[in-house]
This record gives sequence, structure tokens and C-alpha cells, in this order.
Amino acid sequence: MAGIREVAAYAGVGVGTVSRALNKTGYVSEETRKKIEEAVKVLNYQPNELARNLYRNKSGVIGVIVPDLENPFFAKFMKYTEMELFRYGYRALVCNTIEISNRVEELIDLMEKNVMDGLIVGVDPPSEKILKRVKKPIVSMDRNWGKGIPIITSDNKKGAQLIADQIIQAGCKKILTLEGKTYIHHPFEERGLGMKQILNKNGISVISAEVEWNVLSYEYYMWIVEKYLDLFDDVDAVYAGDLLAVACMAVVKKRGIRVPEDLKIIGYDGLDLGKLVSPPLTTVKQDIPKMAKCCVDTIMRLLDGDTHVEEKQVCDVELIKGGTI
Amino acid sequence: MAGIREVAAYAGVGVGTVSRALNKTGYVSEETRKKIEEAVKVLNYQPNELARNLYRNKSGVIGVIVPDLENPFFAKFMKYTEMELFRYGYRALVCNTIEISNRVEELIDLMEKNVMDGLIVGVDPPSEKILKRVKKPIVSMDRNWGKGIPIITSDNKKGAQLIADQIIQAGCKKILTLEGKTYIHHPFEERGLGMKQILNKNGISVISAEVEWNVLSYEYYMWIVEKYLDLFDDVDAVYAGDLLAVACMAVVKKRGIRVPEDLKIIGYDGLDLGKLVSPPLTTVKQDIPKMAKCCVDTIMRLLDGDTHVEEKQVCDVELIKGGTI
DNA sequence: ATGAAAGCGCTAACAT
DNA sequence: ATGTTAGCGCTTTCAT
Repeated sequence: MAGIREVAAYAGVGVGTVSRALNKTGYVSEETRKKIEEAVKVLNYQPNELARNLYRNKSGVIGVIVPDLENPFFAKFMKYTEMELFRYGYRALVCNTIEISNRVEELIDLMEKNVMDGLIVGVDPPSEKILKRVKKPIVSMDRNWGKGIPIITSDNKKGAQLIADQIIQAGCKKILTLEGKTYIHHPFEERGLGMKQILNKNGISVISAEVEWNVLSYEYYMWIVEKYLDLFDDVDAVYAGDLLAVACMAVVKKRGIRVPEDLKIIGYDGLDLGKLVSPPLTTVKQDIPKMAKCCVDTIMRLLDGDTHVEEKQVCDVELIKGGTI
Repeated sequence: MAGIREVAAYAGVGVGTVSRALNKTGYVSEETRKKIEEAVKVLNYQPNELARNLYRNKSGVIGVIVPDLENPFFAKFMKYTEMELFRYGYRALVCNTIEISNRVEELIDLMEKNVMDGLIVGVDPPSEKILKRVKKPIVSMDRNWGKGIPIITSDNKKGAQLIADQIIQAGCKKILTLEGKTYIHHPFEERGLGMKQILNKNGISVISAEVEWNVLSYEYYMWIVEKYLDLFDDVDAVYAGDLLAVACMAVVKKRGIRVPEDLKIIGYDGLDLGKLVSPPLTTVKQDIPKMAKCCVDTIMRLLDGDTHVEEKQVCDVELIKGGTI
């Protein structure tokens, strides 16, 4: 593995000059530049990032934490986050927290050890105490990590309105909502809350069920749907995240209930999954690529030392008209 | 940011002693160890991995390359790969190649720059020439990267047999197969080939369609299915990957064709997606967690300098009986 | 415009 | 058992 010294020796110059030539910093005469480029090519020299990292005290890596990559929402988020980071010359370290406790805490440790230059998080925060010692930038996707940590969220209020409108227009009277349980306040709660408020005002009764959110297996989804449909067989509509909504479609189909004639189903997230079923799922689409871009742009600004970063940035949502309502 | 010198100064010892105490290498008296631990706690010392990396000439990072994380197969693979790497104390750098050319080549460059200690790949290889200069371990998931690069694959032959058995038992006469186009030979081709061979022997005619594989959008899936179902409306069964199979279910449902009465559908991969539709998809399940573990175990062996690594390791597959055949 | 030299923060060999 | 020191491979002053 050729190092910068070999290159310098081959080109007959000093290591400083090679460094300057390669980084295009400082003056290097055209002639020596040529010689250095030649040496680089001949020796197939690749600068050792490890040494650069040490000198610059940065790794060029951003950690991205999600609960579960098997959830298509987070998989898509990870994909676009990685792509955006790549555009900035950064790399994405992926981390699944599901089924492993303390994962977040460890990642924060790794950040202190300079393994990562920053963190993009889509999971619940660790304790205040741990959070306090964080020195590097963190940006949160739809989770409340406390003061000073910017949140990228989608327009949950508008989402609530879109869903509520659909339900009202369809003339539903009694609706079952299945939502993830949360232990601290998060931005995305606004949509469930907002929706229920509107529905209540319109005289629609709402049965609100909370489901265990970090059990993301499909068996569990089916089980949840079966259970609540047994419990409340008189509802005329179900609202849930896309995954649960699609599971619901399968369950009711098995039971001979027709969608949307006997039961309306409306999702949330706008995952492609909803297009793969028949009828296609009516849902509210979150702009995941936009959210990913926003997270990355924001963390880059923080890394640049920008101190005027908004505490909260809201991405637009859109109604996807399917055939389930 | 406290460094090892501050810790040494605070504890009243030399830096070497601190290093030995922290790494549990060499002798350190109980007394000094106590003092050092105290200093570490007081100063909240975290060793700088960047310096360690430089000294050890390794980063503790493995790159994982997949075509597209939006494809649930690769999302699941990434999840389990990350989890397994974590168990070994390694970290996963994620990389999507889709829509970006030269991504693989760049990753290989990064490997030469010591950003990663190795690569787990689920994509097509770059040119021979580029591959030649690779010095660090690569392990491939179901892709043929050439001599010396171990492949982890699943039992495609058994998969072919399982599918063929189902089709024969169901009494099908004419089957449409939708498979990803490949430009070089890969292990997974065995299943399509093997299956067709068995079906031919049994007098079942096979219409074999190749679909563009790296266009992974759901619109494209639907379009493909619509197109081939228009072209060949007399087939009595369709075989395709789970995603296409589920898309197929939606398309035929829209057309009023009943599954499995009028048309049998059989998938491949065993994604959870297949359980979310009704009737649940009959499919052959690949053991993704196992494959991920196998990839990680193998690359760890290579990193340890093990020279007796098998060129090919095969993971078992299993028939998932659904209701589509 | 370029070379020499001093770190970046750590580990390990060497000396005591 | 512990302190001192020489690197790891690079970047960047500081002279010249």
C-alpha cells in the first residue's frame, strides 16, 4: 500500500507538496503537479482516510437510527437519507434499534468517540442525562428529542384534515382507529388527535385503540386487526397506518366483508404497498424523500456551524385516492 | 474533549499505563487501575476511535451494498446484516446502488482508502480490472463476483423443485414465469432454469418473460403484470418473485379473475408481504436472517485470515403454503 | 513554490 | 509495574 512518502519520493518532491497538490490547497507549479500525478498513477496511490480523519477530527460518517428496516417506511427513509448524504460526500452508518436495548446510547457513545460526525434519528430519545453530553449535531425525524434538536416532520395537521374529510364525505358513523402507542409526546400524534377532534365535531364516534408499536411483525399486525374487528364488529370504517390497513383488508376479505361497500379502510403513510392490493388503498402520503433530504440538509447546516436552524420543519402530505373508501 | 494525556495527568501516571489499563493489555497494578478509572470517570474520557483506527489500520466498518432498500428483500437483508455485524463489534455502512452509476467502484475505492474493512455485496460486480486491485475481503450474497469471492446463496435447486411440485400437483398446463433479467451468470438463475426443466419433463408449457430487474417501482410491477396478462390470457398459473406475484394478485382481482380457481399464483422469496394479502401467497421462503448471518460470519473469518473459506454456502429454503395455488 | 517538521490521539515496544 | 518514546499517514504551519 503506497503512502504519501513513496509518492513524494517517486516524484522527487516533499510530502507537503504532494499533499498540497492532491488537496488543491496552496501553490504547486504546473510541472511538479504533473510529476505528482504521474507518481500517483504509477503507484496507484489512495490517500488513507484514517489518517485524514485523525487530523481533521471527523469521520465523514453520519449515523442513521431507525427502529426497524423491515418496516417499509423506514427502509425508504434510509434509502433516501443515504442517497442525500452521498451527495454531500458523507456516508451512512445504519442502525436498527429493534430488539436491542441501549442501542441509541451506544450510538451516542460512538459519536463521542468520533466514529460519526452526527446522527439522524427516527427513534425515541435516551435519558436527558445521556443527551446532555452530546456535542455533535442530531436531527430528528418525527421524534421529539428535546430543545435544540431540530425536528423534520410532515404536515400532520393537514393529514388529519384529509383523513377526516374522507371519512365525513363517506358518511361514516363509527370509526375504529389503530395507532402506535407512544410514551412521550411526538409530533406525529397530532394527526390522530386532530382527526378525532374533527370527527367528534361532526358527530362521528371514534373507537381509539393503541397498538404496540415496536412489535413490527406481520403476524402481530394480523392478530391486532383480528382482535379489534372481533371486539368492534359494528364499525363502518377503520383508520390505521398503511401496513395495518393492508392487513385489515386481508382480514376482512377472508371474512367476506367487502371493501369499501361494507367497511371503509383508510391508511396513512402512502407506502407503495398500498398500490399492490386491490382495491388500492386510500391513504395520506408522506413525502419520505423530501423528509430525508430535509434531515440531511439540516444536519449539514449544523455541521457547517449554522446557528439559525429552525426547530421544526414541516413537509407536505398528499391524499392518495384509492378505492377503499 | 479530554484526551489520554489529561487522563494520565489527572491519575498521575504515564499515557502508556492508561492505554494498558483501558485495553486490559499488559500489567497494571490494582491501585493505579483504580486511579485511572476514577480519572476516566471524572474527565468523562472516551478514547478517540479515529486515532485507534489509524494505528490499527482498520475502521471497524463493513460496507453493505444492495440495489435498493425499498425492495423488502434487501431491507430485511440489511437489517439482519447490520444486527449480525453489531454482534461482532462491527458497524454497517449502507449503500444503495440504484439510479447511481459507479457506486460499486466508488465503494471499492473507499475500501482502498481504509474507510471500510470489507464489503458484503448483493449487486452485480464491477469490471475485472477494478476487482483485481481489491485487497480486502468481499462476500457476496447470491451474486457471482468471480473466483475467490465466497457466495452465500439459498438452495435454488430445492426451491425450483418445490415450485415445480406445486404446479404439477395443481394440474397446471401452461404457466407464465416472470423473472429478472441478468447480464451475467448468478446462482439464483438455477431456480428458474431448474423449474422449467422439471415442468418441461412433465409436459407443462412455460412462457418465460424477463423483466427489467433494477426498475423496482411498483408502477412498473403493475404495468409488467398487466402487459403479460394481456399477452398471454390463457395461462393457468403465474410464477414470479413475491412482489410481482402480489402485484399480479391485485391485477387479476381487478379483472374479476379468481385466485386460485381461475388462476394459480406462486411466489418466491417468502416476504411478509405475502401474508398481508388474501388469500395469502404460496411462496418459497428464503431464510434471509440466516443468509445475513452467513455473510457476516464468513467475512469475519476472512478478516481473521482464515484461508479455508468455502467458495459457496447454501442456505435452506422452505415452502410456505398459502392459498394461491 | 517547496521542503522540513510539528502535530492529530492513540498503541506498543523498550527501557527501567 | 510503569514511564518514555517512536510511530500510524496525513495536513499544515513555518521557514526558505
